[in-house]
Amino acid sequence: MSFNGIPTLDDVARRAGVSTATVSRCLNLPDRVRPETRARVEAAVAELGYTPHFAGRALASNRTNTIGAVIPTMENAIFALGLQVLQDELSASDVTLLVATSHYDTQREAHQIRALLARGVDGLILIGEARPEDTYRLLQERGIPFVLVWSHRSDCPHRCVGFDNRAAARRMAERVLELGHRRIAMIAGVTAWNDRASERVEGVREALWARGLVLDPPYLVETAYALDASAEAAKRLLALSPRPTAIICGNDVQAAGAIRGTRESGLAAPRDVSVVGFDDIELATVVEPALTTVRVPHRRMGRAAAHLLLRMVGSDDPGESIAFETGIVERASLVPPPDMP
Amino acid sequence: MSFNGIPTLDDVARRAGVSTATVSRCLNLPDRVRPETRARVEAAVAELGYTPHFAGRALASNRTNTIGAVIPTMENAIFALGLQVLQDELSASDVTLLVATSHYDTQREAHQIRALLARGVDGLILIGEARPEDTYRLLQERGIPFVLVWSHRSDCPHRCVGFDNRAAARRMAERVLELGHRRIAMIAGVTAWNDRASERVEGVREALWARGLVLDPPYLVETAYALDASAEAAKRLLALSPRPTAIICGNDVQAAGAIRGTRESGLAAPRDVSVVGFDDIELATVVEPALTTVRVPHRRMGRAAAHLLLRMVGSDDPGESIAFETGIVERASLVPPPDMP
DNA sequence: TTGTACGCGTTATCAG
DNA sequence: CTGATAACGCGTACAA
Repeated sequence: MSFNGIPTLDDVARRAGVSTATVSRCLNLPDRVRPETRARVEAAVAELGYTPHFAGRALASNRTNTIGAVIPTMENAIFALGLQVLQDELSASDVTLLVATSHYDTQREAHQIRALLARGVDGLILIGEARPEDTYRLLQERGIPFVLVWSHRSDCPHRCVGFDNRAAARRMAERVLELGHRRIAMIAGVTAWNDRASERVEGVREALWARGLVLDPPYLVETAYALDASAEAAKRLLALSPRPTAIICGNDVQAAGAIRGTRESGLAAPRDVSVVGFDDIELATVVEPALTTVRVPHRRMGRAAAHLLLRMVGSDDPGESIAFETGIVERASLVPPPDMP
Repeated sequence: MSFNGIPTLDDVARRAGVSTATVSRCLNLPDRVRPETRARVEAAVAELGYTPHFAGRALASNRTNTIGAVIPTMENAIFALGLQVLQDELSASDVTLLVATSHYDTQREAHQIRALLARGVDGLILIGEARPEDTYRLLQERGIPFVLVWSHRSDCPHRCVGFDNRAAARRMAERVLELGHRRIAMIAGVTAWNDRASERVEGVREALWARGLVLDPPYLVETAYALDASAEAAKRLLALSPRPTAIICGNDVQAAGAIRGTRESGLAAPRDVSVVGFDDIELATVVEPALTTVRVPHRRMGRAAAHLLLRMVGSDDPGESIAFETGIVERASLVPPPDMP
């Protein structure tokens, strides 16, 4: 027994009366060892309470059974949830998820990726597509497989598992137009280096444009994905003249903020102004009025991403991108515009 | 350059014309090396884009600069947020947070702890105090420091950073009684192996008892910390006769569920029934009516836990527990009981 | 101040 | 099917 009390391969080998090589085989290629000896080894393992030493194993095998993920922040429920799904899926294959956060900053994202690589992750999950070419180059050089989640363009050069943010936003805007809204504002996420945010803006812009309308400041405002920031933005929007009859938001958190903002403006949603969101997180069902929003199959996306990446690691399978469909879930926050005075 | 293109200590040493030992020292004990040579080494490091190999370092130093955390689930915003706080705090000290989830199951928690230990975490953060003695024994044997968050009892034998859940719940119940409520129900979390949940029940029980009231089934119900489950529970509670005039919930998610349940029962909160929560997450401010709830200093708790654990790892400093105070934040969901018919 | 050399726990190659 | 034994990348006594 090694001096610090934690048993090593060697201890097990000695105890079972075999070589360390055999013990190692028992753990990794059980079929390549005679059942008899295997039993002896397994007994020794159990008696000693032996657990393989991660660093030793990683060093020798150049594999960690770990995949890394860099997400913007766990404070957004949609990502926290996504992590949980990923983790559950991966742990079923006995691989560990190592999480880092970028706070929506590509610099920090690059840094975190480097950190994860240094820790020897076998693969990487990243959010969205927009990041400096350097980052992609780094990944390519190291030859480590990665998959992009939450975005999907048919001509994306990387493996991605997501949906068409632009189309989804366009359809939502079309629905808003369909109900008769013409003075439409948008509270968007920060679009710099965030293709989900910018694509959603473009989608709305396209839908309006098709009706001869434009989406521009001051009716288009970018804020952090935070309740308060969005509430403030909504108040500014509602103070505009003419006042918008509908506010399309970059996600559900912003939509919840917008609803609070309208209340704080002395108005009521959806009577005075309709509000729509994006993502369909639980929050959307809990605010008053409940949010009409874009439903994203985030659980299926997470599972698919995990499986794809698992397939790619430790094989030269390049994998293939997967596109998901989104839908609109109609609740109470979107209604036809009020009659004009 | 090692064959796979990723540079090693050796490559840097060769490039700088020094030994690997010197390079290693430059990285770990920069003062123990002459500025001149250090400059050469640092240059070589930069040119090669060298990053220390995690497993190699861990194996040699028997340290990983990693601390592990096992939480129930990231789906509960309060834990996701706590993780973010922990991570931010730890990464400032250049240590990585490795997260595992137990899904509120002590078996799985023990398993995850073992996994984290196998990965060589330098310390551990665990939620709450209730777990099998075996688990504590394992930790003790391995001599790895750990701190318990979210619970604090003055006679807890372990290092903990939290608050008195029972007292907090008692005060909330007292407040409810103060307003005149007498028919009080509770939707609690699952209390098995969850001291936060059970202490909160006990706190409410004590407050009622002091007024000659009892808290028992069917007026006391346990559910998962989930919206739907809690909504269903609320409906059952509101179908009881006599109907409770207040429902005290185990956390804010349950309270939000209870509010939905009362709405689905054709009743309105707080007019027909008051509802109070626990935790004060953002959700509490967003539901209608906004929740009167127990404010928990979770950010400060997270920071304090990180610092305490950091202090404990790699030293024989036993650390000291920290108790935080909670408060009640009054919003709209708690009012005096309706006049009796 | 710097270099040499060994060990950390495991896997993998190659004989037997 | 099993056993020696050489890596794996780094830290650190110890020596110079």
